[in-house]
This record gives sequence, structure tokens and C-alpha cells, in this order.
Amino acid sequence: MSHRPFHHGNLRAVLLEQAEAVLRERGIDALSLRELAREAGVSHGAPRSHFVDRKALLDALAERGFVRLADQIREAVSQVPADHARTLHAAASAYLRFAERDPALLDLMFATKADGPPEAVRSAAERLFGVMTGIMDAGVEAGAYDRSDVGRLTLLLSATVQGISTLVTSRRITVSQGETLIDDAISVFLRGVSAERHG
Amino acid sequence: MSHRPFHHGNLRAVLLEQAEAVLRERGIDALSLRELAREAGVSHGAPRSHFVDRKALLDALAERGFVRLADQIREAVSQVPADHARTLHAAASAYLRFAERDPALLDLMFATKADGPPEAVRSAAERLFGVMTGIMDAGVEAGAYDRSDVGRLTLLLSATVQGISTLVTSRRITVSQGETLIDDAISVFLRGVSAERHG
DNA sequence: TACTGAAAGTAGACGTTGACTAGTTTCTAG
DNA sequence: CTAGAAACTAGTCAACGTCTACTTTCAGTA
Repeated sequence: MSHRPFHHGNLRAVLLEQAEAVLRERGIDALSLRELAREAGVSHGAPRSHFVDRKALLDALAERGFVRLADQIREAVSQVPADHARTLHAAASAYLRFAERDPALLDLMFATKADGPPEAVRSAAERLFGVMTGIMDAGVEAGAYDRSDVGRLTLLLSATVQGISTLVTSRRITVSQGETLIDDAISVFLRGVSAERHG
Repeated sequence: MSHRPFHHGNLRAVLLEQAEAVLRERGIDALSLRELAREAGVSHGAPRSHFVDRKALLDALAERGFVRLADQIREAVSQVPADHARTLHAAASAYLRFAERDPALLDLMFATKADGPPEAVRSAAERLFGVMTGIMDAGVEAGAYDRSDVGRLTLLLSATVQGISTLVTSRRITVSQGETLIDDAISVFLRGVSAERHG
């Protein structure tokens, strides 16, 4: 009869994955260190070896969220012809899909923090912003923007997509309204930028 | 010696105001029904007469937040000349100021809810949306939009401003970057919409 | 005015949680 | 082989949300 080993061997990863599932299925309020420990079959103090406190776990979740979102956007963009408008659409749609699947996680990623996000989260968020910047850089190659405008325009596009996602996750609008909104946003964005340059 | 009266007389209002202060100064995690009761000088069970549970208090806070935000936007808009671009700017700036002053409350207002927001919150949110729609309607009068586009364009503008606010409250960008972003957003928005019509 | 039911508040209890501490087992590097 | 670090256990504590039974006050009506 195999006694379970003293060392779980994998605890940190298991806790994070269970936590993501709980977040997805029951929201952040249902996320308890003790419950995670129970379901992982370890004592209630065990998570402490990997996360100093609950906030540390939440930060790790947010960090992973940013990394995953960035990857999913990159992935989505890579599977679309090299047309800038379609690229924007692919990126924004991937963002919205993420929001749809993990609303509580997205909340967590952009939650207000007293002294700003911890370094690990900040850098993961920058990774996402880096992906967005890459997409906009491609737009420069395609002649859609001036290089000097990429910074502010990336920010504007990111904010818009984030705002649309928020409206969806907070149930202010439906998913399909969200999809329509993305079309509108990209259309207005591209025309607006173009008009700013040649107007 | 005046014994404090059995009936507080004002408890609900006092709890809400204290709660807003706590939210503003220490964030949502620091918001405890028992602490609110203590500071109001009532027993720990007293709040239950006015809010069935903690969630009910949070919902009431979100509701008031929407009402206040809507009022502040209307107020800001009213104090600006009847130029549409400047009106948009006044509205967006008021929104951002609200976010800046009450980041945790804004989070709460747009937090993910399992089954969507309760009716009271939903209707307060619609009040905000109503104010935004009114602003856009004025844009129709001024010839900036087709009447048939007001719905989607109001949504787009609201999402964009909300997204910018989120970037600021989550400390992804500074307040002054947020202000610049608002300028960019409105500029691109107006030109983009105009180009869509006459392009 | 006295009465009565509803509303508002009290007091105590319960289970759960996050956090802390001290001690134990396992791993790992020298 | 051994020492020290890392991982985990077990027990404790205060705080919280919630629930229940009870008491005080208020407001409307007979």
C-alpha cells in the first residue's frame, strides 16, 4: 500500500491549475488556500511553501494570465493572412475569447492594486503589450501608421479592446454585441488614424 | 448621560458612506461588515437589517457608483460650450477623474458577476449609458453622426473610455498618459466615424 | 390612547478562513 | 555521510460572514 509521499513534488503547479479552475467555475470569492490544499491532498499549511499568502497566489495567477493571453493572441495572429486589418481583428477576437472563457481571471489581471502591480505581474503585462506593439509595428510596415505613432496607437487599441472585454464580462453587453463592437472599433480606428495622417 | 438610542436612525446611509471611504482608502479586501458596524457604533448584526449579506452591500455600492458617475459626467458636460468634440472630452475626462478617485469602486462596478448584475445595478448602469447616449445624440444634432449609428458608437466610446480608465487604475499607465490617451481616442474616434460616413 | 405587528438592533454561536509557529520529513549539495 | 535548506505537518489564533433567538422601538390603527 503506497503511502502518499511526504513531498508532493508538484504542488505549486497543481495549486495554480486548480486555482485557475476554481476561478473559472466559481469566481475569485470561492478561491480558498485551504480548499486548494485539501483537494491537492496536502495539509492546510503546505501552500505556504510556495505562496507566502493569498495575495501571492493571486499575483501568480495574474502573471500566468498575461502570459497565456499574450500567447493566444500571437497564436491567433499567426494563423491569419498578412493583412493588417485582419490581423487586428484576429488579435481583438482572441482577447475577447480569453475574456469570455476567463472573466474572473481578466478581472484579477486588471484589478486595482494599492501600490501598483508587483514586478512579476508588471513584466508579464508588458509581454502582452509587447505582442500588441509587434502587431502595430507590422501595420507600420504595411503603411498604416507612422512609426512615431505606434506607442500611443497601441495603447489606444489595447484600451479599447480591454474596454469591450469588460463590457462583456460584466454582462453589460452580450458576447455577440462584443464581437460586433470589435468590428466597429477596428473600422473606426483604422479610418480615424488614416484620416489623421492624410487629413 | 445620554444613552445612545436603540435606533440609529440613519444606519443604512452611514454604512454606505463609510464603506465608500474604506473602499477608497483601503480597497475592497479591507471592507468588513463587522468593522463598519463597530465604527457606526452598532452591534455586528445590525447591518443585516439593511443588507442581507456582504454581496448586497457591494451591490448597493456599485449602484451608487453608477449613479454618481452618471451625474458627474452630466455635470461636467453641462459646464462646457456646446461643441461636440469638447463635450466628448469633458465626459471622458470626468470618467477618468472618477476612476482616479475611486479605482476600487470602478472595479466593483464592472466586476464579473456569475449571473449578471442584479436588477438595481443593471438599471443604474443603464442610467450611465443613458447619459452617454444623450451626449452622442447631441452629436447627431451637430451633424457628427447618423442617428442610426448612435447605439453602436455610444457603446464604442464607452468601452474605450472604460478601457483607458482600467489601464490607469491598474497602474499600467500614468494618469497623464491616460489624459493623453483620451485626446487620442476622441480624435481618432471622430475622424474615423466621419471617414466611415463620407469615405 | 392603548395595542399590535413590523422594523431595527442586540447577543451569542458556528464554521471557515488566512496567518503564524514549532517541529518533522525529505531532498540536495558538498 | 552529513549538514542545511526546502517541503510539509499539525496546532493555534483572531477575524469574518452568517444564522438564530430575543429585545427594543416605531408607526399605524381600532
